[in-house]
Amino acid sequence: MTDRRTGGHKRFVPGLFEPRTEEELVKKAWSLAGAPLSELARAQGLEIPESLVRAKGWVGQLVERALGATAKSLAEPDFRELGIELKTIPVDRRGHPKESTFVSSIALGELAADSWETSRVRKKLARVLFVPVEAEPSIPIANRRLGAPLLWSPSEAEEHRLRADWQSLAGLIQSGYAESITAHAGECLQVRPKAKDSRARTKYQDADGADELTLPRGFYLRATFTRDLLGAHFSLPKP
DNA sequence: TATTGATCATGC
DNA sequence: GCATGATCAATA
Repeated sequence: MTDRRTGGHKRFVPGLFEPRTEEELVKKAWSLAGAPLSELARAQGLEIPESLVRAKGWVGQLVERALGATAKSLAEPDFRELGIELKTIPVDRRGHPKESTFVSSIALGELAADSWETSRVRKKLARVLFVPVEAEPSIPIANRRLGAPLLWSPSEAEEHRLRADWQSLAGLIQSGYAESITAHAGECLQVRPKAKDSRARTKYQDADGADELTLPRGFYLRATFTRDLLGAHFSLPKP
C-alpha cells in the first residue's frame, strides 16, 4: 500500500496519490486483487468495524481511499480527471453480486425536462470501475478479499437496455405515477427507496400536476445485471 | 435464495 | 433534503 498521511501532519491529502491515468488506476486496482480488507485498513490506520450494520458505506470508502479517490461528497465521479466512477460490489462465494448497485437519486420534482441523453444515470454509468468484495456473512470483515476489478462502459446493447428501462421508469415518474412504481419494474434498472427511512418525504407532482410529497427514490442496477457484467470475468477463486 | 422495501452514517 | 458511500432484513 502506498496510501499514507502527510509527514508530520494529521490531514490526509487524497489528491496527492490520485491516479493520473486510467491505466494507473486499473493497475492499482489489480494490485489490490486478493488483498483482505484488513490490509487496506491497516495501511490507512483505520479500525475495522465489527459489523456493517452501522457502517454500510465503510467498505466502499476504504476501497476509494486505497485507490486514491478523493473522498468528497460531491456530485462528480470519484476520479474526476478520469471521469471514472468507483463501485464496490459485495459478492458471494461464486463471485455473484449479493446486492443491487445504487446509481443515483431521482429528482422527482424536476425530472420532467430530462431525457436519457442528459440523464444522471447515463452520465454515472458512462465509465465505472467495479471492484468486487467478498461479502459472505461467515467471513470476518477483516478477512474479506477484493476481487479482480472491471473497468466498464456500457456496450451498445447494454446502453439500449438501460435506455429502455430509464425511459419507461422516468416516463412513469414524469407522468406523475412515481408511487405506482415498484422494484419489480425494469429489466436492468430499477427504482427503489433511497431515504433516511420510510417516513422521509420529497416534493413531486402527481398526475394532475398538483404538488405532493412522497418517499425519495433512486435508480439502482439490478444484481442480475451486474452479475452478467462480472460474469464474463473472474472475480474470485472458487472455493 | 433471490428480491424488495427499509435503513445506516456523514457532510453541507 | 440530497449528495456521497451502501447493506440490512423481511418476504416471496
